[in-house]
Amino acid sequence: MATRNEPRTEPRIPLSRDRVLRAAVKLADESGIESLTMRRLAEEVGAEAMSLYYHVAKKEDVLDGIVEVIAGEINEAVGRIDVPSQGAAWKSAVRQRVLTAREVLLRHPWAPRVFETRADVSPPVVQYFDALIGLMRDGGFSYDLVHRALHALGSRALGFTQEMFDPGDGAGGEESSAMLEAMAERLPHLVGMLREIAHDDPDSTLGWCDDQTEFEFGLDLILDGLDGMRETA
Amino acid sequence: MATRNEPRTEPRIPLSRDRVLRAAVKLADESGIESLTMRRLAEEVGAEAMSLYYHVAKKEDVLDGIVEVIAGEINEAVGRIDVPSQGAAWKSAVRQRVLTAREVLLRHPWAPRVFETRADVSPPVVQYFDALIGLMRDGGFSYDLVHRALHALGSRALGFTQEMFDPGDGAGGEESSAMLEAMAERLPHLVGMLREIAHDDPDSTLGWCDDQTEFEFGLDLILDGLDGMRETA
DNA sequence: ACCTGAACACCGTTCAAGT
DNA sequence: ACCTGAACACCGTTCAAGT
Repeated sequence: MATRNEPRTEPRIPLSRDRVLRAAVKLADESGIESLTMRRLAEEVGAEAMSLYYHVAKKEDVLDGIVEVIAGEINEAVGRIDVPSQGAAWKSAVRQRVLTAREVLLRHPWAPRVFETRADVSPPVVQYFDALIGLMRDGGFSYDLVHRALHALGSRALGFTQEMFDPGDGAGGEESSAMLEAMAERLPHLVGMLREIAHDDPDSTLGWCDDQTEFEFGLDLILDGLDGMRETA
Repeated sequence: MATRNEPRTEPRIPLSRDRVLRAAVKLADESGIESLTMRRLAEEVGAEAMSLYYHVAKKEDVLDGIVEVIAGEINEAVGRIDVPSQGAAWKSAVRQRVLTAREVLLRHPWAPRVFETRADVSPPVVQYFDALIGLMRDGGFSYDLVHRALHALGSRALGFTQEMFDPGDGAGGEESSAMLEAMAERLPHLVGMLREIAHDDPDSTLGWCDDQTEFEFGLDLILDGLDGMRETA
C-alpha cells in the first residue's frame, strides 16, 4: 500500500509514550545522555518538541521512563537465568544475576548516571530487587541481613560502580611516565602503585584497570563476606 | 574608613577564583546544586555573570573547583588524625579516615553527585588517596592488592555511597503499610523484608535506613575482607 | 587588569490554537 | 484525541567595549 516516492521519513506510526522512550534510549546510546534534549528527541521521532508533552509530563518523566526501559531489559535478561539458589548456591545465583545486569548496562554507558539521579525506584527496579532478596532468602539470610546486604552492595547489585579514578584520559602513553616521576615526591605511595601496575601490564600504558576484573573482585569480596554471616542451619 | 550609609552591599573585596568558588559552595549548601547557575553565582558575589569568566574558564571549571574546595576540607580534617597504622592497625586507621571524610561530606550533601561527574581526579583527591594507599602499605598490602582495594571501596573510600533505594519519599506513614499489603503478591520478598524491618523499628515508619549504620556495615565488610588478604608476614 | 552590556544560541515549558 | 506555532523565562557563553 505504501506509495513509492514521498519524502520517506516515517510519519506513519503515531507518537506514544513508549515510542518516545525508545527513541530517547536510542538517542542516548548513539549521542550520549547530554544530547538528550526535548528538541532533539522530538526531531528523532519526527515531531515538534511540544508534541512530546502530550505523551510525557516533562523531561524528568522521560528520564524516569528510560530507566524503566533499561531496567526492563535487565529483568528480561536476568529472567532467562535458571540456576539453583538453595543454601550455598545463593552466592553464584546472585553473582550471575548481577553480572548479567552488568552486561546490559555496559550497552548503555549513560544509564548508571541516570539511575543514580532518580528520586524514586521504578517498578522494574523494585522487581529486580525483589528477586534478588528471594535468592538471599534461599541462602538462609535473615531479612535483617538481606537489608544490610543490599546497602553494602549498593549500585553494585545492579551491576555498576561509580569509579572515583578513571585514568583513561590523562594517563595515556609516554608523557605519563615522566609525569609520574615528577609526582613521586609529593605522592610516593600512589606513584609506587602506578609504577608497579604499569610494570605488570606494560602494553596497557596505564590503562591500568580491567573494569570487569575489578568489578568482580569487589563483588566477590562482598558476597564472600556476606556468605560468612548467613545462618547455615 | 567605611562611609556609613551607602547601599552596603559588599563591593569591597575584589573578585577572585577563590572567592567565586567559596561563593559557589555556599550557594550549593544553602540552595542546592541545581540552583548553582552562573547568573545566580554572580549575584551571590555582587557582580555580573560575565565577570565570572575572568576568573573561571566555564561552568565545568566551577564544578571542578568546588570539588577541590571540598576535597581540601576533607584533607584538612583527615590531616588532624594521628593514629598508628602499622600491621593490624591499618584497618582502624583507614576506617577512621573514611568516616572523617564522610563527616565532611554530610555537611555538603550535593558534593557526592558532583564528585562523580568529574572526569579527572583533582589534586587534593589524589592527595587523599595517596595517604590512604600509604596506610594500606603499612598494613602489609601489596600494591596489587591496594589497587584492587581501591576499586572495591570505590566512592566509599571518600565517605559516600550512592544509595539505590531512598525510601524517604513515598514511604511515609499509614498509607505505606496499606500499599505494602497491596504489593505483597507481586513482591513477596521485598514486602517480607520491609514488614520485618518496620516491625523492628516501629517509630521510624519505614525510614528504615540508618545511613550511618549501613555505611559502616558495608565499609567494615570490605575492610575485613581485605584484611584477610594482606600479607601478615 | 578587571569588569560589563548587549547579544546569540539553546534550553524546558505554557498556552491558545489548529485538525 | 492528538499535534503545533508562537512566546516566555532562563540557561551558558562570546565579544566588543568600558574603566
